[in-house]
Amino acid sequence: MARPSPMRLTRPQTPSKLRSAMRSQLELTPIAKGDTADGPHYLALRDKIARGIELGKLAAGSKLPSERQFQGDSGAARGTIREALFQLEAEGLIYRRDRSGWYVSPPAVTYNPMRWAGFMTYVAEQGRSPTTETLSTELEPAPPAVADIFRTAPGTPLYNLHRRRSIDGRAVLVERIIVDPALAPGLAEHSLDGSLTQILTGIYGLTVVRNRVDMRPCALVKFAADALGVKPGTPGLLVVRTSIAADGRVVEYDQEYWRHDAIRVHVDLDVRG
Amino acid sequence: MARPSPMRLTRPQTPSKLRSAMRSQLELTPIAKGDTADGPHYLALRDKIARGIELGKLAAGSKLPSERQFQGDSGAARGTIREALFQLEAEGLIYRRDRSGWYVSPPAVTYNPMRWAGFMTYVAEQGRSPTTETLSTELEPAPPAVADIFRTAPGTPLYNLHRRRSIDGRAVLVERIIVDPALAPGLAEHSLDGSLTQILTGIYGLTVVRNRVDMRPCALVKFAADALGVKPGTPGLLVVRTSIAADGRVVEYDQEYWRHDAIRVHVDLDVRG
DNA sequence: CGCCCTTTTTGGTCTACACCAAAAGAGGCG
DNA sequence: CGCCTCTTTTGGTGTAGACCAAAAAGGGCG
Repeated sequence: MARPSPMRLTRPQTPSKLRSAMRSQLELTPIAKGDTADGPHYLALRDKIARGIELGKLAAGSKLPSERQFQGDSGAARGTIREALFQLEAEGLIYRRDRSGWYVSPPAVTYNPMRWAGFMTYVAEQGRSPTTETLSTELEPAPPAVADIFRTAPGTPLYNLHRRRSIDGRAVLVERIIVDPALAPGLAEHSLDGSLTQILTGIYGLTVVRNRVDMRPCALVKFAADALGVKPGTPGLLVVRTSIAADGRVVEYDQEYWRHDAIRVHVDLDVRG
Repeated sequence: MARPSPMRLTRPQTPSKLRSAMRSQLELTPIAKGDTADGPHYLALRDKIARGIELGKLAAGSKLPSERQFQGDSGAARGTIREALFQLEAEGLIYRRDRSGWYVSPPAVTYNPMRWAGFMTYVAEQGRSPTTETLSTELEPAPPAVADIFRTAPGTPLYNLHRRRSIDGRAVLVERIIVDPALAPGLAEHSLDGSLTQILTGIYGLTVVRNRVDMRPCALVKFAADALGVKPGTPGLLVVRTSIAADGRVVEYDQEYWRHDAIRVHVDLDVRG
């Protein structure tokens, strides 16, 4: 785990660039005391950038100066600059595109697991532009854990859809859906780059009467991180949905790995008992 | 942002220590391909430690070797070691106690926002030991945003409870609860180190008929991070609950900041329309 | 035993540098 | 104009070393 270190010069600085200064539409943090304590340097820098975003100097989607640019401006080491950027990334204020740069995050969409309206519907409702890519569609034998969920025999072939969904051109989630061909024969022949919900309801007449949703904050594992173009370990949200029909059969089993800054979950429900 | 750098020697290495090697009870990650690609060094180290935890060489709650110890063992620079540890932290496998060390995370508790059972109840149900500390109880005038939620006039005095809750002695969430004294007069006179739910139901006869829950992954802001003893920016989950009585009045408005590795949300619901 | 004080250990922060691979940009060419 | 190639820029990773403050451990003392 050691490596040689021959001589070499540092790269020159980026020339100054013109940057947009439009309005931002950032959401307010909930009722909480301000946090402007000036402890470590990286937090001070974080505050400075955050202020810039909140004050609208940097529009959603616009590019931040490069790390080396920040370095020249602030005099801090690159490690410190990056620490500040990671902080902002964890807060959902900014995100990065590998070897391209850091960008201001667009607002998150609200997701209501109670409504069985699909991604396409509720993203569009919020004035954003949803797209879906099907990465793969395979008929795979069910491993024991999956067979158990579908109440079928292990080894039964089930559809495995692998999809990536984007909002305004930015990949926000990668999902793996499992559907039983017994309920939706020939599913793979349809275009799955749209609403699966619509196909299952409209074409196969499958009505979902129960929805089971599991959520937990997680780090994006390698396969999800790669598909979303982020570094493995980036915080995310894992949403596992199981849709159940009137006869108790599982219509759809879905694992969604979301970018943590792209989603906000809202549940509104009656309490019984 | 510059600092002087006089001469000084490095500290000596930690002497080797005896470490426990009991069984661990880690949860399985959901159905996903393995991720054992050996790209960067820090990921290789991450895999090594993760394997140790999963194989049960390190029990939940036990202490990992110190960073400098890892350094000596692996020959990598401390920065690289830390990168691997951050990774595991983001995944919820380990956590740190400031200037004390890194520890293996205990399993997360499952939280069901549909049941209006309080923290004390469901944590106990899962065989864990819940505790609550009241950090402050104040009667504060409602700012406009809060007054709007309670459908009252801005400036109306409302109870502001600040509590910290722990599982098996480890602080997992800090919350801020707002209650209208009109519904629960003299609330502050009761011991709030237990179940608030029980007090509101048992003593004040308040029945909750609707629950509105908002969740979103977030970074822990300073006040929450301080209360939980973590670094600001650590990933967390913000859960905002609004409990509504039959007459439509808001019984309780609650903002909970959770450690991301301590919670797992489960919703099971009927779908209408 | 419990309390206080000192020393050691440990993570937290920071600097300075270096090399790499992917992305983006700049030209050249058909 | 589109396609290809070469160069520059940018983040990703890694090393080596240093200082700091909080936590933990140890020791002395009443």
